[in-house]
Amino acid sequence: MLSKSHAPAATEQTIYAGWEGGAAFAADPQSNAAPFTIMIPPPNVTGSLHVGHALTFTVQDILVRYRRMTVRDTLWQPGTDHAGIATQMVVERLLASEGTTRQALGRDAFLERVWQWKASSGGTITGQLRRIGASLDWPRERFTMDDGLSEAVREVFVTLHRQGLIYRDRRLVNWDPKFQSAISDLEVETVELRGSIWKLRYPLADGTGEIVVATTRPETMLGDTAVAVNPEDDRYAALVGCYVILPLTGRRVPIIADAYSDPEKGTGAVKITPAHDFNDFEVGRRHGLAMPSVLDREAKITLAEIELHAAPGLADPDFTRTLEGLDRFEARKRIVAELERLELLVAVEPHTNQVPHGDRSGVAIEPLLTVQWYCNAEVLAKPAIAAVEQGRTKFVPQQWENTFFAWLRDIQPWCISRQLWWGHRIPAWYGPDGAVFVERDETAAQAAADAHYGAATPIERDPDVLDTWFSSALWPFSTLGWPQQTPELAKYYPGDVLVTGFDIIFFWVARMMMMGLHFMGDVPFHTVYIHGLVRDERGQKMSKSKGNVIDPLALIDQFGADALRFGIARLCGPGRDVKLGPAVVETARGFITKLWNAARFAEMNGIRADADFTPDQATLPLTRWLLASVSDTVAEATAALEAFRFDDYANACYRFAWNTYCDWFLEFANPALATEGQEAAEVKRTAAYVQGLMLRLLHPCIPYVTEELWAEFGYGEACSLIRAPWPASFTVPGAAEARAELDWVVRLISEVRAVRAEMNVAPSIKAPVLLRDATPETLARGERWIEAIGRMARASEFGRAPLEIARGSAQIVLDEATIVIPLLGLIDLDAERARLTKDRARVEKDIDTARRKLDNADFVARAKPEVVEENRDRVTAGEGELVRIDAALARIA
RNA sequence: GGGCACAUAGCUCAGCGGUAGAGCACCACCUUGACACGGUGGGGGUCACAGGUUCAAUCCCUGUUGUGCCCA
Repeated sequence: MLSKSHAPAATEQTIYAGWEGGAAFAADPQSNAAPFTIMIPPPNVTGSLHVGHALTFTVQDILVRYRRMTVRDTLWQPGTDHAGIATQMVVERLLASEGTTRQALGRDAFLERVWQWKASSGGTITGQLRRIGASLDWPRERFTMDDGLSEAVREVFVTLHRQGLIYRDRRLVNWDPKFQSAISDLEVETVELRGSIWKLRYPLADGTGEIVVATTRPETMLGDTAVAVNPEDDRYAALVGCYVILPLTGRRVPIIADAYSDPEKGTGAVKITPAHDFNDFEVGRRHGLAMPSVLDREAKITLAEIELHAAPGLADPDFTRTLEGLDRFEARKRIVAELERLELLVAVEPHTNQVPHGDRSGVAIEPLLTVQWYCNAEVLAKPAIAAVEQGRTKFVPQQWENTFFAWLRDIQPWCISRQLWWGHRIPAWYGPDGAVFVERDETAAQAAADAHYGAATPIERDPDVLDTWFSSALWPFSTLGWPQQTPELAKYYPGDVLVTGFDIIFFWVARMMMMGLHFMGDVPFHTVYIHGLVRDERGQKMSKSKGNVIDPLALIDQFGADALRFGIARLCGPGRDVKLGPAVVETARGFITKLWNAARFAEMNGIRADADFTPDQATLPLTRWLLASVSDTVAEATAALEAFRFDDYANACYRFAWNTYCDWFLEFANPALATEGQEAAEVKRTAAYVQGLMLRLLHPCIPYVTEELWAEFGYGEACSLIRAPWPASFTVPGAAEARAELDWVVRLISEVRAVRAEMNVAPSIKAPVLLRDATPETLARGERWIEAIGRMARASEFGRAPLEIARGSAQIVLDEATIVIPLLGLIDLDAERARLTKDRARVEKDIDTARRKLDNADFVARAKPEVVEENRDRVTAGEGELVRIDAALARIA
């Protein structure tokens, strides 16, 4: 027997263990079934489950469970990402708490320590994924630093290098002074900061005057190599080609004309520091300027690359030397003070700066001139763009392809080296003269070096590692065994759907497309489903600092995993953010409870699975109506899933289960359930059949409770629903007649209830429900449902109304008939008159609207015939109703 | 500055050419034999604004305003 209340906490983990233990999630490369593949976006190994994960994995699990039920050979590939910076940070923090550093430990010992950490605390998220019910094929779990995946990384690096698509270059990178590593453009966030703009005098070299430049970063003036003015700017035209003396270094630099200088901004003259600003770098390239760096890897001042000269009226070289090794912000303060003292500071104005910050370190990023490894993304991007243009990969919703195109069409060289220890070490070795040998392993590199030098020569490996996204880009095929040609690779590549948020279209989707096309010759997936972000109930982005973060595990503890999943699914419409709070999950739990209670009711009435029942056996209007309705729901739910409309899917199931099955069917069936006999048997068998369909339909979304009920009712073995076949819609004999009949009964009962409620008639009082002007068919119909009308419409009797109706009756027009409810003394005649008058007005308005259309010749001539017909019907029906209402009014006049 | 969304009931959102819907919240009534995590009924909307297309516009087009996000 089902317990009085549903207790998810008690059963969910057992059921999950049953599935996992029974290999229910396993893909089978040997099977003949068509594959369905979803690659998990690998969560960071440092991560723990947050609501964003709950959304994305609920969606993926719904798709995977649905496809599994459609008898596809389903692979949901699990795994985690080594997350270079994040993981290194975690372990470094650990070391700091022990009073040591990675430098003190040394590279090998540090890496050993990271692996230890991974073994003990890494991947807690994989356990949490089990709690939300994610049906991943766990034995296939991969980690981006696994041997096989590392081999794939080396293979790709070496191949792209040989193809000239990976190369070294010296150019500006986004340098994170905290991590002391290059980071990607995408890992840089622009933060608006209130700062200042300083206007500084730069004296002309010939002593004839000065030019005032505006800058937000005075400390970089040590590395200035020009002053730029706009070529169109008349104010400065005469000065172009002249030289200025830099106030801090005494160096002579030219005034150049370059359109980059905006006459509207600042003074219209801008200092150019090519080694410390991306725009200045371009200006420097155009004009062949020197590019000295004046900040080191910790963003401290270095004077190593510049010369200092004394000049009258300018800073003493001894002052400038005191700046050596100072932090950039401290140096700024001192420089501004010195310039003020020298009266070279014209003005300081408040200014809002756009300052780039590292998204993980949170510190201001410094553009820095370094040698890094780059990948020629432009070449790789072209086939990726073409694949989406040709529809070989589709975005859902489609508008996201704009985001994809926008980035790929304007793609910059991808800096793939990182100055970290944790990650895939770059397979490049250097000879004593700096010659590079890129090989799959050290032996090959040594051999290449020896051949190059003609003698055994010591080589040293590049200390850097690759950007984590480099290995993630290979995920769709490296997880399947590539570069080995495995059966998995042959069967599950390309994948079907990639599910992710829009925020990583650039980071990851685009890169998987590039690498997949380049190395596999095909797109990595046919569909990219982009879901929204999870926000709090008020639509605020969740963040630790705001304190509005919701813990999905706490919601699962409180309401159950099914409730969380169902709540998410109902809100998961296309292109919409999911505003999630406890109330949403609580409501979802209400639905699961309803389902549970309905099942309990069924169980009490001896309903059990009956494998022999088929819909064509139904003979009663009630069972035929229910079956036709559930068949519609099957079609609706299936179409919604095919279209990634998780909201429509969940709501279609919800409406059927609650509003049709519970509210009406179980109410109608109530007496039959308690009795024996042929009709009762059919009702019970139908209930069992329909309940089984509901469980199958709902299983992808609420897997636990459906699986529990599935076994409880004997639809199958424990934990077998997950592999039960997905239902198809079907035809029901006599469905149209059954629908017409039940529809009428529902309307009759609803109308009687409404008028009784409006007249404040207590439910305890029963009153006759009589029909006037009803056809014999309608009367017969009512006779068939006399029990339900009595019980649900609180009718003491049902039948034909006498010609002279009792004074004090309520009257309701229903189709051709008028329902008469004698309620003498219980209703207020004035109120009843008012109610009928209001009704009359509504009907009159309806007729008027339709008639006005029909009076318009253009409408009749040009509108679709069925619309014209519909309006004619509306007038006819309305006029009939009006006559009946008027008659009703006359009777109580 | 460029781009992409969005603006519908108190809230969250569906609908998207043919008389406005759901869930929650609200109000009234009901502890009736699974379910008060329930039942029944009800109130509530010039579908942001202004033009245009059309026989017909919440829906299509243009513009305006407001909001969010992405890129510079």
